Amino acid sequence: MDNSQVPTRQTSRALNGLPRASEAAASSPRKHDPERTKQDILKVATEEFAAHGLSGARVDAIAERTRTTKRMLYYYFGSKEGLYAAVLEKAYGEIRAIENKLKLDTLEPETAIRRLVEFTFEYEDTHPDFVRLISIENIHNAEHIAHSPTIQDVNARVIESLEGILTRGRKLGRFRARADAVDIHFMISALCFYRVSNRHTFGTLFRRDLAAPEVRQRHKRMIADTIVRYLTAGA
Amino acid sequence: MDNSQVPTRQTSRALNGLPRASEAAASSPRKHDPERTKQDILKVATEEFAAHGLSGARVDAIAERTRTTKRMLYYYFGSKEGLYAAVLEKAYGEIRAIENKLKLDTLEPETAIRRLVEFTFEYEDTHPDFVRLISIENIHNAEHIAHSPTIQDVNARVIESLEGILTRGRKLGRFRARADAVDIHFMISALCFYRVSNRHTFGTLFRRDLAAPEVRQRHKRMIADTIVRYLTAGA
Amino acid sequence: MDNSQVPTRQTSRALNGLPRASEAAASSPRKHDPERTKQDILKVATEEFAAHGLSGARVDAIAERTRTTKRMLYYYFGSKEGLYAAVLEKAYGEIRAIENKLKLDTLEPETAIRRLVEFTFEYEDTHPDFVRLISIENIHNAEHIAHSPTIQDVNARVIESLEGILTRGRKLGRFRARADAVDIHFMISALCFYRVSNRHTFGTLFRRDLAAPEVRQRHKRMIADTIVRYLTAGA
Amino acid sequence: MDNSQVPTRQTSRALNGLPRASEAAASSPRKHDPERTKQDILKVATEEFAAHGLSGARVDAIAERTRTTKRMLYYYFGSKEGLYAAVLEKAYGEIRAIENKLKLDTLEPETAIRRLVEFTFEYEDTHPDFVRLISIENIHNAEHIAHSPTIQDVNARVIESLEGILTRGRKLGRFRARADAVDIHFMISALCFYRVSNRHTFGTLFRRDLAAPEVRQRHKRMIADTIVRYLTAGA
DNA sequence: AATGAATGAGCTTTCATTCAT
DNA sequence: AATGAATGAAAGCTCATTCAT
Repeated sequence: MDNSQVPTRQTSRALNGLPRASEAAASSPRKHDPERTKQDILKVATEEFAAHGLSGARVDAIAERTRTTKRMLYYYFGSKEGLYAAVLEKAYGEIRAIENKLKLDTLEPETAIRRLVEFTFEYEDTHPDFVRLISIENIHNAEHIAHSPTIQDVNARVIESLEGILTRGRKLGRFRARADAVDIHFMISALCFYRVSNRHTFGTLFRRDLAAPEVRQRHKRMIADTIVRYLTAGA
Repeated sequence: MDNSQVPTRQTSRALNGLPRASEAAASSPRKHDPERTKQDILKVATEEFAAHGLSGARVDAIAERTRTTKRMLYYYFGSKEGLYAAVLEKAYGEIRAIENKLKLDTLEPETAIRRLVEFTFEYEDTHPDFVRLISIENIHNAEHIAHSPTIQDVNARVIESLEGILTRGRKLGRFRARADAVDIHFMISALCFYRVSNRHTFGTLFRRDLAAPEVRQRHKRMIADTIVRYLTAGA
Repeated sequence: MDNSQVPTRQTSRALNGLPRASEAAASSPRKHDPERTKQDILKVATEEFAAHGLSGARVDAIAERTRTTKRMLYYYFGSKEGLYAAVLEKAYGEIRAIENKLKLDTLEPETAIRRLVEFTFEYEDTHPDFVRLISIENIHNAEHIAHSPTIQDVNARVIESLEGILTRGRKLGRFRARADAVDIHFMISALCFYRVSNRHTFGTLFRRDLAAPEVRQRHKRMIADTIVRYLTAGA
Repeated sequence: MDNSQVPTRQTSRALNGLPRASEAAASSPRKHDPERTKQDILKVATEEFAAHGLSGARVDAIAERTRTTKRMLYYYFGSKEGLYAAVLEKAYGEIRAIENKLKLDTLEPETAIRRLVEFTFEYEDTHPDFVRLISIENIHNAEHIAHSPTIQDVNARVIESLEGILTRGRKLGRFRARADAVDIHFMISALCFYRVSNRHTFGTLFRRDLAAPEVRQRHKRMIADTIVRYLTAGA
């Protein structure tokens, strides 16, 4: 998705596994490594689709930035839409993979909420391409994720997790009785997502750079406060 | 989107031409009514751009649904991007026109906030094309609104208005000291906008229809509560 | 269709109408002459489709041999199939145009039959592309002519004409009572068509060149004799 | 098309390989049965080439309907054209195999002619794919059968046979002196072949279904009558 | 001021085939 | 002998735009 700090799979493998300088090295699984090629295509495609949208992205442009050819892209993904769907699937898979490691059930309810907000905030703020892809998918009426069962159940987890926190908070008398997990998730998402998705129009219209460090810090706290206050207010 | 009175860039030119009453006023089923034709094009273009995005919309498709030809579209708007920019300008103009009539300064601070939230909520909920256009413009890094001074100052108003409310609230000891107008506007916008912009992915992933009447009502109150509680909490 | 002796429309016009050597000559309907361009495309397309079949013909190849571009081909004919259908329509139109001038009703029945056989024989023998196009269309189950009403009624004429001859022959006691016009047309067609359509396999398998002058003469007479004898035998 | 006993070019190779009884004869649901696989491919290929022509047929489509993969098709037949040539060879082989069993030399001349006409008529009427393949091969200028010696001598037989009948007829004073065997074969072929090859255009243009039982019967007799009358007329 | 006709450039996809074991 | 994976080349078509009056 966003390539800032995480070394991509192929880079690490190339660096670690094959110290021999010669590219034409003999018996190594280099030339035909479907998985590697697919990941390469997906990475480039993610950037192109995020940058220009589904219709705006060019298959030629994606292929050119790849180590393979346009033909391979069709070989592996069938069509431009198939590739786009694969990109979405991968993007959702990545956020889930991290989300699952949060161990929110071990924390105190309020802390857990703050932790979840902070994670969401950080992830979306540092993965603008993920946010853009979701905006794009909404322009296309979520037709592609609708056909991907993988994506569907990936997201069930976060609701279960949040439900656990709210229940504990309620039992401890810390949270208001009627807060609904999906609604709370909606608010957290909305506040974190919009910061990134609407960064450009917001920045232009109100001359405020939402990516600026001080705004970032203030907003992260503000959002967490907002959610927590909403949850605790009636309690 | 409703095209009532907002002057577009081209309008001024058309206005200058109007004095020649003869051709313009007389015959009822006027064959050449530039303003009418332009509004017709804009209406169709709004729908097409909102539906398919900037790259996804087809000039041919827009022209076909119009009373004129593709050629006229270029005659009046210069290019596909020019037309898209005009569509954005008109869309922003419309929301401002209504926003300006809210008279929030006559209301009690808390009521004014609730009123503003409700207006934003209602407008975005009932104008999904407006929301989609802004999402699309963000995908294109807000490059088009950046070049439209009209759009820029349109939005300054809402901040001034909000600033007034917050100041009054602060003076009356109702609102916390440090609440910033742009930040508050950001939160209101985020919560109302995301409901519409991300309706499809949200609906698909969490099987909850954000457009359903009962969800609408709950969310409208929840968002207003959230904002008010955040503002009043520290006071 | 077959370009041996008939000067094509554009050639003659160019030779006669525009003696001025300069191609950039001022005010003449040269550069944008849709009809001329269309005929140019049709001529080339006829040759390419006849040579390689519907699937075998290449749009690029057709365009290259044309004074215009591939784009224009789509502009005028919509699709490769549309162009192919137009080619068929033109081909059928040409044979009909000549057939209508035969004035068979003025001749004695037997002479009329011989005249019709000879015309069919000569036309198909000198227009192998017409024959090939019809073979090709049969491979495609006549799907394209089925959708062209023009082609349909073009061919009704020959049957009417033949019916007239047969009726007269019957009344004069020259032809057998029960000969059916469509059946007779079928036999004439079959014998003349197959000579051209199956020329290559026949030539290869039996080492006989059906296009050779002496075979041509013998076959022309043989076919006429065959038909006439069949018609007169029972009389 | 029925693949009973005709040896194809590849068969000889397969025959040489067979002596190794072990692998070949034993296990019933044999995984590797080259001959069976080849016949399977040929059957499917015959249908696809007959249906869509040489250029129109798709290697992928053929492979998909086969028990093997596309790769095997290349393994056994070298190329699309190689497969097409093998299909033609098989098709011609089949009609010859039957033709050779007719024993026309035992019949009275006129009866022999009628028998030959009827056989040709029946075979082509019931094997439209054979007829289509020959039409297709003619579109390709018979380039493929030209390179197949097998096909060449296959067809010599029918001429010899016909020559025998004509000679006997002549000697008995039943047939005209100068009738040429190849010419007579041409007429029989033309009338029987065209009924099938041009069935679609003919049916569309003259609204007559040449495959209808009553037309079939009438035409079979008409063609036999026509040929016989032509042969006996001058005698 | 208004427009019908024409178009260059580039799009996504598919084709038969070969690589590499 | 047999095969799964990979592919270069080109195909048909569509895009936003401009020409020419």
